[in-house]
Amino acid sequence: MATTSGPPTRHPTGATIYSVAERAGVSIASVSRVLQGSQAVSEKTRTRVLQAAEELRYVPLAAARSLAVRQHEAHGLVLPELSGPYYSELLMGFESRAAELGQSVVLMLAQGKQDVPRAVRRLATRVDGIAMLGSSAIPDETVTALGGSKPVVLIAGDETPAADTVRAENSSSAREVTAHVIDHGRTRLLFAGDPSAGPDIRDRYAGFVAAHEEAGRKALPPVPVALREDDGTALADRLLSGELDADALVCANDELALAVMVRLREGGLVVPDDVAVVGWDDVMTARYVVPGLTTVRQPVRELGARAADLLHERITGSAVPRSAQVIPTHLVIRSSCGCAPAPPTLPAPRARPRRTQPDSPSPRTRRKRETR
Amino acid sequence: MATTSGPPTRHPTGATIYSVAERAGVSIASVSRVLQGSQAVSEKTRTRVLQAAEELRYVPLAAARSLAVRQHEAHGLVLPELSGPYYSELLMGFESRAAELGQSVVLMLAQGKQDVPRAVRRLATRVDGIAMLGSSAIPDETVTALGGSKPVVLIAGDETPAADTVRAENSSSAREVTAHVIDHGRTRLLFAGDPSAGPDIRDRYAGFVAAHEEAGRKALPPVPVALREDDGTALADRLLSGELDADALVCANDELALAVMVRLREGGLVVPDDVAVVGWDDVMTARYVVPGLTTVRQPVRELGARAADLLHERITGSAVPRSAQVIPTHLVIRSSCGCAPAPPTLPAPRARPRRTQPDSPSPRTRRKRETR
DNA sequence: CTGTTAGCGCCTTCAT
DNA sequence: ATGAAGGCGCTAACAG
Repeated sequence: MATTSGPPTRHPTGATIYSVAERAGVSIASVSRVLQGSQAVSEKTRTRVLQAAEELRYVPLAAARSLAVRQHEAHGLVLPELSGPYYSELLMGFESRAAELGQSVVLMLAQGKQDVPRAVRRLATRVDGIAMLGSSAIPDETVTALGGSKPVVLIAGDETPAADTVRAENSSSAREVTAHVIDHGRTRLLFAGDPSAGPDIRDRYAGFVAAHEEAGRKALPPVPVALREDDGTALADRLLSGELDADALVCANDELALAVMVRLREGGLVVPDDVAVVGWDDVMTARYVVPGLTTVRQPVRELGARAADLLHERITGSAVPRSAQVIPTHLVIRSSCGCAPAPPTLPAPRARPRRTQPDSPSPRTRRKRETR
Repeated sequence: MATTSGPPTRHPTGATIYSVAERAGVSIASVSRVLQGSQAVSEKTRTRVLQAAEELRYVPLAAARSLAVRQHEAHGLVLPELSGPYYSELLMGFESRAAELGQSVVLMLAQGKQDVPRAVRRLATRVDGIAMLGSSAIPDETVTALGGSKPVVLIAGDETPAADTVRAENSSSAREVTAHVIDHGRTRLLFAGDPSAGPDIRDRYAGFVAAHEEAGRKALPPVPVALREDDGTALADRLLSGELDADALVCANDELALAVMVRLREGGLVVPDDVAVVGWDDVMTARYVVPGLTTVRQPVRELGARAADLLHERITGSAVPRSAQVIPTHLVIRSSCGCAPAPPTLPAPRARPRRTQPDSPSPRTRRKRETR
């Protein structure tokens, strides 16, 4: 640990609007006006103020402004954690939109906090409203209590009268992947994921069941596992040992699906021939693994943006009706489902960073064939 | 887009310390005392205050407190964006540590902002100090100006008298991977990455050069490409077309390395036989791809935590000396470097979420053999 | 142990 | 176009 010493650089007790006013030879009102651009000011005082502020390295104190305008101009966001692309994308969408709305974002991660409700209350202290993931392990009562004092939007959470809600479409895409797998002739499908873990997975299982009904069959009960790699490995082991039997697995997310695929292969089974596997999220690895993982892509960025929007509407708009918005998803077909792998086409380089783009207005699932 | 209407739920102009005091029949000072636990209070008034606060759904106004205590009790963090595991891990480490220190974190993503310096100034307005990624596209002058008014810590950035600095070890691990590849008998090594893009990559290339010198050879000049999948695909194409020649590639990150591997395979070359490939970061895909990608893992979480720590020290401690901290890394050897793939050992399920753990004190690179 | 009272820095009428 | 002055909600002496 190298340590280069240097001048202890004082961080001066910042200049205030008063010192700026004084130096510029005007009143604080004028300073405020030019800095906020809230009212016409003569060109002369304008430049003098600007220069004084510059020279003094004036940094306004948001706290003082907030107190005066009675607005924090900040949105709170509560996420469980940040591993995997899901939360990151959500956060990017949220931050981006919030910034466009002139709002700062104060982030809180629930994982690791010993007293989450307390942390949330503390957060509520410095923001105008809070968006949180439904599965952030926040007690319902905390949410309700919060909803009573500040606007709250739940992302992928259960509908509640205390908050607005945004979520991605789940059941119909689940129905679609499941039907797709059934079309491949599979008959013993298993759903991996715990429907009681939240509305997302619950709805996915519902779609799984619906697809079976449409095919005149009966869906097997869900295999309630968590969604991490370990759980996938363990699940595969249960398949390999014969404890579980299936010729197709509909996994509630990609991490799970990928871990299952790898372990099955290690155990001597081949995907998709012996057992087809599909997932959810379309993580980067889904494209790299062989065979490519068929999965459902959610417009997570868009989801985050909508959350920020809704929050803002609720904060500013006086009496918007409670809304539960649903955002459409894509089915991404590769070959782990049983489809023949696309020939190596040496495709053009992948598109650059995907900006959030307006999705088709209908919440219907879209479909897309991809190489590899 | 379903819209369930409901009661327009008023968000009352929150209760204040005055209303609570009144309802509890005490002075505002007492309310403050019990809520802050700053001073002894009789059990009687204590409970009365607590109850009044509860009934009124009292949510203190951080802005008012901040103004009074002259502290935001919040750390700012500026990141370029959030794709890939690097930034997320960093953010998790930062948030976690900041929370332990009782600081909120205000996040700003540079990507997509049209006026980043402005956004940073705005951020500076509501936090006690700012940590930012060296490569966040923040003009040097902005950093210096900021450093003049608030504590700033640069993460993986160039050392500057205006800020503290934290970074992961780079050159010696680069020297080590490079030497490892040379030991495999490779002679035409290429470094993929742009050393001018920042100190991280610059140091990695320096290590690459050092390893060559130690082996009594001369390193080829770097191939200055960016670090995304596209760039990797394009790079592989240059190899396939013969424009570039190499039997080993040291890539500045995994995204690049993985894209290269896939494209090379599509083009008929085999990794590592025809060309060895190593990367940096140890992303999830590195374990899933075949052959497993040999790479350098950085304790990114720890990096974020250190940044939060340093920032806090600088904010509270009166005159800490400027420091440039370096955090050690791991070399993770799989088989893309030419090592024989480990036999499928059906290993025990992977360890659960890795909490930040104390690293060995020495900044020396550690080494580790992994299956697959 | 409790109440009173100055500010904290900025915004915003209200006059001028 | 500009200045004066009150107030935003909370903390922290300072008296009692």
